[in-house]
Amino acid sequence: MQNDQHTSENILCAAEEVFADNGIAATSLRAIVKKAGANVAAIHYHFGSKEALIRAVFHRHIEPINNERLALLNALEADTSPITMEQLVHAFLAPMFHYFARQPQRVRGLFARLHSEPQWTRPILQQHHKILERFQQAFMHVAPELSAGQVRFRMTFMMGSMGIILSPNHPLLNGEQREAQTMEKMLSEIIKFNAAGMAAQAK
Amino acid sequence: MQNDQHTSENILCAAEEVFADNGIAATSLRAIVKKAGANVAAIHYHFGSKEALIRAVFHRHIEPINNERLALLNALEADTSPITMEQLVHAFLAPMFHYFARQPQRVRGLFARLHSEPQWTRPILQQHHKILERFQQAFMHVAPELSAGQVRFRMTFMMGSMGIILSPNHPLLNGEQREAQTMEKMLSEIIKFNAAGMAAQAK
DNA sequence: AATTGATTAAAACAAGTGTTTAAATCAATT
DNA sequence: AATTGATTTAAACACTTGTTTTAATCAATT
Repeated sequence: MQNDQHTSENILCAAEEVFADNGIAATSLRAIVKKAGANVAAIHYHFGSKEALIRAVFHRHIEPINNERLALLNALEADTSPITMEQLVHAFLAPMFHYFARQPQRVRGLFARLHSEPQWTRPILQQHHKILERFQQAFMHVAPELSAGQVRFRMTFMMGSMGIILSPNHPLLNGEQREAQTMEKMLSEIIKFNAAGMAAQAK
Repeated sequence: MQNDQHTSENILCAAEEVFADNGIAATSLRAIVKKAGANVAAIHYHFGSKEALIRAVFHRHIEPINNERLALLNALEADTSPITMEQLVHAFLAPMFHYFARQPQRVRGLFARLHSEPQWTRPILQQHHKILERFQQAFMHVAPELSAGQVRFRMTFMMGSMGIILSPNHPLLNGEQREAQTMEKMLSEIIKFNAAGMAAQAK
């Protein structure tokens, strides 16, 4: 018996990089194994299929992010003082940015694909669905004048705003604009924007 | 000589539908011509390549939308009364929704791909780039305390929030939630959200 | 009715796709 | 040293991809 994990780890990292660069749909297994220095069959040996590989690639990153999200939310709710909208948006968004800060760049680009290629990532998003409902409850508690539908909408807007800035090569923000800003600055900007949006009058 | 336009029109409509349903990257030319009742070679005869077809598909819709955007912006600036943030966000977002309202559903799904598959749409987005700078100036005029970079960021957030709700089958909003809301309701919600976000304190 | 030029059609092209098979290789245990 | 079971490899599988070619078809003009 042999527990190398060595090749499968290489494949996961290579897949992250190629997915981030070229997208999931446009990526062939051969492009992955070439970068990983492995054989095509290794993917099916270690993961079973392309789809299962995609699940594995995202899963190991989503798990810790959502755990930190829940930890922050729990901490907020444990405290006696009333929760502010900025705190809640922070609990939802900051874990992504903090996770990206301590991971290789490709992980950020990988996550840009999460919302931009639903074809492939739908089962992944659906799997981590409970956390959205958990935050929805929290948002409705902070902004009780909003209907459930309104909260849901605004959370979706928020995720859209987050998704679009992750993409390392999105045409809307060119390289200079993006890289001039530190991750921390970007985080504070997006929190300000979305906290204001979430708190907008229900009318 | 013959000016049928008939087949190329069929191809454009079929392409819209299949792009909306399955994404651009995942769509083969054969899937398009099958739905259009045409031959594979017809695409290359009428458009030249898959890439050129994609350009043509988007171009005929983007043009009128951006024209209406500019018309609204010009009207606002022509008026003597100071422009409000809601008015400006409305001028930017409403033309898309109004255009979708008078087009077949597939056009909405098609536009969801515009920001979610930059691989294919980058040249298109870059081509219609001037209008973004035009609106950036307007936003900076309405919110003079914001830096150019901040305005750019917030406009990007806004486009992200818009892009994510266009997708007809995005996992975040399930069918009931989406269809329960009329287009007009959705528009007013997203305008409120983004106007508040754009107007958030610069700190 | 014949000719012209635009349009369509079927077939083939070379290259790339995810997946499977069967043999080779490896490290560790007997 | 031989055996075992996990891992890797090269090759082939059947199928799809965008594009090109060549011949057929069409409507209109001569």
